[in-house]
Amino acid sequence: MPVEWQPVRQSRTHELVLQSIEQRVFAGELRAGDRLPPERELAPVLGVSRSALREALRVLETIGVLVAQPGRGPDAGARIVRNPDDALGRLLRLHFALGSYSLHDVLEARVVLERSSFEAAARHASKEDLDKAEALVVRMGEPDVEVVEFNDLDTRFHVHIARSSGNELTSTLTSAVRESVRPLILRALEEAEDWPAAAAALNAEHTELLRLVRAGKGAKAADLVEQHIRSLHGTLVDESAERL
Amino acid sequence: MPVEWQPVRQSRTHELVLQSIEQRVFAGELRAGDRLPPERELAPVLGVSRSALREALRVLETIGVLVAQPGRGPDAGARIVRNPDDALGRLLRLHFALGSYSLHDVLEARVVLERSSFEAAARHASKEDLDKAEALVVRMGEPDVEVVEFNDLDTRFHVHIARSSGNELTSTLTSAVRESVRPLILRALEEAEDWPAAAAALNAEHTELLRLVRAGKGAKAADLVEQHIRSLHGTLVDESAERL
DNA sequence: CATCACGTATGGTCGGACCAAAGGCCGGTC
DNA sequence: GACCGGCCTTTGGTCCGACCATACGTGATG
Repeated sequence: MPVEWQPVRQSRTHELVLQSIEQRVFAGELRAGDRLPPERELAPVLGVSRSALREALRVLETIGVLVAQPGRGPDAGARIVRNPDDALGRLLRLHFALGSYSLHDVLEARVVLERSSFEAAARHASKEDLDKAEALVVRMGEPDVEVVEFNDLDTRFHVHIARSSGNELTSTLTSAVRESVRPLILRALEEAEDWPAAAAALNAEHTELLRLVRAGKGAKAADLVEQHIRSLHGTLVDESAERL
Repeated sequence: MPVEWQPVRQSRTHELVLQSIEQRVFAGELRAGDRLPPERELAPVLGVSRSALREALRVLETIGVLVAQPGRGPDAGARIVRNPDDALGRLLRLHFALGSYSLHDVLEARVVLERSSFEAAARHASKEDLDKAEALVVRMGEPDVEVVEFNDLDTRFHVHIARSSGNELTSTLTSAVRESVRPLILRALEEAEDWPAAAAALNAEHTELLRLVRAGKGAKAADLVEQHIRSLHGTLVDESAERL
């Protein structure tokens, strides 16, 4: 059986450093909140230069498991954290821009994720969460809301519902996927012929979605959010076609 | 309305460099396959040191939009690529290890994503894709397959079906999510009381899944894969509980 | 006891040097 | 003229040492 050969490509000390730190994470020796030794101490211990170590730390920082602050005191230094959202958002945004994913792919992913989010939210969301979502919807319904703010509020509404579903992973994915098409949606909204009417129509769906979630009607909410997303993305397809 | 204040935290030149390169990507000026100027040329153009530039490049490399090779010729230098899978896998693996996501979250995400994958695969998968998936199932059915290889084949089977669904995004997410729990599943399989029987039972489901996909019965396949995943994860929950 | 200036630890940046790999170039050889 | 081998150049990878910016500690000072 011809198992395909893999390029070995070892070396690159910063990757070895990375493996070393990752192992500590996988082994549970490094946990969220822990601090790493100062770069000037850790580098010689690992037997690498400070530059190589720093590149490894930068990698960890970009995937949202580490933050670094200069200065002194308990908040200074490199600390292990859990912040996957920014990292995932940036990743998907860039790859979407590079054409790794088509608009259709993003649409389907949003439908799948948000159906799940709304269904779970109908079961698990707390009253506080729903009240906060309500505030977003109310604000979106005010007539003086411009496109940019509407887009921002819409994003926050969908992400907030996902968060309140109780599933960190799907809500992170939902957020990242929604963020990846934010500029596209913004452009589409800006080109709407009758903006106030379009906003009102979109927000009527938000109101109904929230009502269904409050009533615990997860299945109905899932169906409606699917239709909600598909109709919005329907106006985007033409936009993206011109990129080809 | 009290819009929450965001920490401004500017500076950090490597982030500015990052923004500069990202802008070129978003503007479509940098596309997959393009080469960046050599570090020694680009750094002074951007007005930063080579170190700062390199840290920015390292970030791009870790999110899978850039690869760098030393040497000379058309393949050398820093090139824009589209390889989100490794990046996403590493990200989810680390965050899962750090406890950003519970096993329950991963389970639900897998169910949602793979339901969609199998449903789409029943509609779109080519015969070649299904034949390759079949080969994986056949190999998994042979009696001499050990746990490690089985786990590997199982991963590849699920990912392959996702790939053949025609949706790059959901297949990437499926792959990454499946990878994030690979060590856990491996441990669970290793502790199975009657390994040959367990393997046979799991693989019987694979066979049936593939049959349903071939027959175009997407809905049935989705239901079965949900049950397939839930039952397997059911054996994992006990495992992860001991981590608490 | 409060205040303020200085010291110090920490990450961030910079410049220069050298190493390793790999294609290209040039000369030699047949 | 074609082939082959060694040197050269380009390019990323690494290392070192220095300095900067920041923010907390600390101790002098009123």
